[in-house]
Amino acid sequence: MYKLFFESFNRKVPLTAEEEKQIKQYLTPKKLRKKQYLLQEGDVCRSVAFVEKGALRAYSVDDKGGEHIIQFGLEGWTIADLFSFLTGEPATYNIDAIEDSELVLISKSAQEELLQRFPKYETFTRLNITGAYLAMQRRLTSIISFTLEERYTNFISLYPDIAQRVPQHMIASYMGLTPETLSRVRQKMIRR
Amino acid sequence: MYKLFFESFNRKVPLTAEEEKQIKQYLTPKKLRKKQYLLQEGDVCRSVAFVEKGALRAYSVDDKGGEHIIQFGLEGWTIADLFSFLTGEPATYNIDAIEDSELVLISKSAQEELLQRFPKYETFTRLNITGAYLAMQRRLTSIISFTLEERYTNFISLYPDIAQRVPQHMIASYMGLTPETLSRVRQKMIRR
DNA sequence: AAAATACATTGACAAAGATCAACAGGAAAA
DNA sequence: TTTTCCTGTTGATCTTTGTCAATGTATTTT
Repeated sequence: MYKLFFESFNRKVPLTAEEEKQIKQYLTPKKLRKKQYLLQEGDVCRSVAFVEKGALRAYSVDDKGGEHIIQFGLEGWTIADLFSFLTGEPATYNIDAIEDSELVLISKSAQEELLQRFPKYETFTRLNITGAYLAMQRRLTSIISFTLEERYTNFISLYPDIAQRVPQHMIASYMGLTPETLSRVRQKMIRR
Repeated sequence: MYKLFFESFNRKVPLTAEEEKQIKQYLTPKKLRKKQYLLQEGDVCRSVAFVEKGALRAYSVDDKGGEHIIQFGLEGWTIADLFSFLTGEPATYNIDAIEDSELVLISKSAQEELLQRFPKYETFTRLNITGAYLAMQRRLTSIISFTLEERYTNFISLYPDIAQRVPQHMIASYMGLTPETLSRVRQKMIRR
């Protein structure tokens, strides 16, 4: 239990056995079946989820019912509506499972105590959010600077695992495209 | 000196006079004239800059010479090529001054010592990067979900100060558009 | 096994945005 | 002052992407 979570933690900030044992008490495991919601728009996001196994997506829904994926969460990543989690405002994103998944939940109160009690946890959190920031900046740069084909190639080589496990229309959504357009980009690339 | 920096710091994490005095020793002031570079693509980003006064932009340049603004930095914001700063790899962004500016620089070694010596500095850093992450996520959501007009309106109401002080073609670049397209969006909005 | 659903592809057409070129006003530089 | 450069606008046209509809296939559900 919590295997990947502590692997990831120790890689960033090494823990003693005792620390690990104490931190464990703040964690809650959760399993999610494919298509189940972890969070629905309008609800308050009460915990951050570390993905031990499986795949999730966070997305918003526009007036016309269109879904826009803001983030994927595969093994080793953290997923949440961070703004809602931090402020207590209603969530603007939905989060659901693309595959059967196993999560480690950290509630708001757990997060607060962990930050207070364990300086190493604050470092872990800081490094995580920094990594997430850099990943998102790369994505944004890609969007405003490159052609579709470059962006898609980029995505594939950066996240081959996502490309393989997730349906293409979701990748289109993540890229801000219609499924048809992505399909055509791929055809063009294959014909070479 | 460093007035805004410590205001911002104290708002997030209150400091004693003694702490403030000690932290000051790690900071370096720098003035930049309009159009001067703080960082050029290919160089290593050796410090993070807090903007005390003025306005800067971080941008990448594509093969055809097109500029793509990834971030503005006005008073109270921090600007850097964070990836380059953290890894020591050559920077992929340029940073220059849009107006005459005054900065507070924190070098890599200063950053490391501050993080080690002052838990409050780590908290400050964590809160800063979290804020930057949330701002970027809002921007990304806007890009993949909304129409141009919605995005522009959104931008204006979120950053009225940027909209006023920065030339429109830079805002177009920030939005991933040509100046002509942004001009047309504005005309359409004015005619109502 | 049959039916229903989800997924990817293709075509025809419409809409959005980019490109190229010209022009005008204002600020900065000479 | 005169000149140059920077900025924003507009028009005409081209390219890219979206929309709508149809189709085939795989996957899930019953």
